[in-house]
Amino acid sequence: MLLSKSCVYGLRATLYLATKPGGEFTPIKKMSEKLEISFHFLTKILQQLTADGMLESFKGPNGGVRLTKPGSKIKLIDVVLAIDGPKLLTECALGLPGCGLKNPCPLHDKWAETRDSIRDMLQNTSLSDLAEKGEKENLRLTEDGDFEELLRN
Amino acid sequence: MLLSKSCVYGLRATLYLATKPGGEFTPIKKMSEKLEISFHFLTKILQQLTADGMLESFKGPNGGVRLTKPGSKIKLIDVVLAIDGPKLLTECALGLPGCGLKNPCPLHDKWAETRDSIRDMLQNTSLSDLAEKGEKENLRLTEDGDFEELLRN
DNA sequence: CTAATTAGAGACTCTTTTGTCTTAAAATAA
DNA sequence: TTATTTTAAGACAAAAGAGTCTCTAATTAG
Ligand code: FES
Ligand code: FES
Repeated sequence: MLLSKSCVYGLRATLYLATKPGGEFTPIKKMSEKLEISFHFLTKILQQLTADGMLESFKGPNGGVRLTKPGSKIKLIDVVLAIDGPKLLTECALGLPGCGLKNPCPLHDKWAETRDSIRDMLQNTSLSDLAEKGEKENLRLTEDGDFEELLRN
Repeated sequence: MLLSKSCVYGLRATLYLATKPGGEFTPIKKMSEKLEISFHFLTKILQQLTADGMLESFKGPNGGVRLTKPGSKIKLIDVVLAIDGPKLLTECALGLPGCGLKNPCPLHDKWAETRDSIRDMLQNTSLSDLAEKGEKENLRLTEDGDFEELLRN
């Protein structure tokens, strides 16, 4: 799999937060229900993003989490790096240590090219891009749901 | 990680076999030493490829495994599909079931594009392509080795 | 102040992946 | 035939990933 489950959950969660006005905190409990992700597991993942500075949290009634920057400023790559780390974009496709031009494997050139296209996609796509597209086309962020349902309430 | 460890080992092993003349069997023990992969683990992986029909095996002295087709006819995608299955090329980037045009997620279009470039790379590269490149440029298939060393003996 | 609500932290379990080991079966060589 | 070499098969263990649960700390509402 390209991205870990944690990373995918993190993406869906931050994408959901990107649909919210900046000021308000969204409780993780609500997010976990909307996104159909285990509450405790999602909590752990969002804690990483909070520690990373991408989210800020607030305890108590009316508490929750929110993005620290507008969704247009957060690229998918930021979430991926915060959760899965840089391995996807730095490791040798054949698993050899020290991928790079000094000591390449036979697949290096082709993999470097492919990897660049993955990186470009993640770098050129912001949370807002996806949120807007999702809203405009009423796309899903869960197995059966749609965007309208996600935004309701 | 893009490919599982098993898959990467399978690629390195078949790539090594592609450097051999077609007729002869190479013992897995020797491959495991050349490639610095655990013998028993490599055996299990190559058994999958044998079951899949990509390799044939022969027991006893002078036994081993060999490719059933010339390396120029085996594409990387064949090895990947045999070991990791089609998930990489069919699954939703956000982990939702049933990736496809009928019910896409907001990332679908961009991911489909990126996925195509991964698939194209795997489909357009044969074991021989890599073996020839490796030999010409004396590249490595292990942490510290080089191709010349691989071919010796 | 007290009760309720929320995130934080960490122990714990379950599953999958990765890796090891032992025994059996096939083939050869002497 | 007997010993040796090799793959086949499968049990087993270790590590990593995924998911659950409990308790604590902060904050607010009443
Ligand atoms: S060294 Fe293998 S992909 Fe770079
Ligand atoms: S539905 Fe998500 S990538 Fe296709």
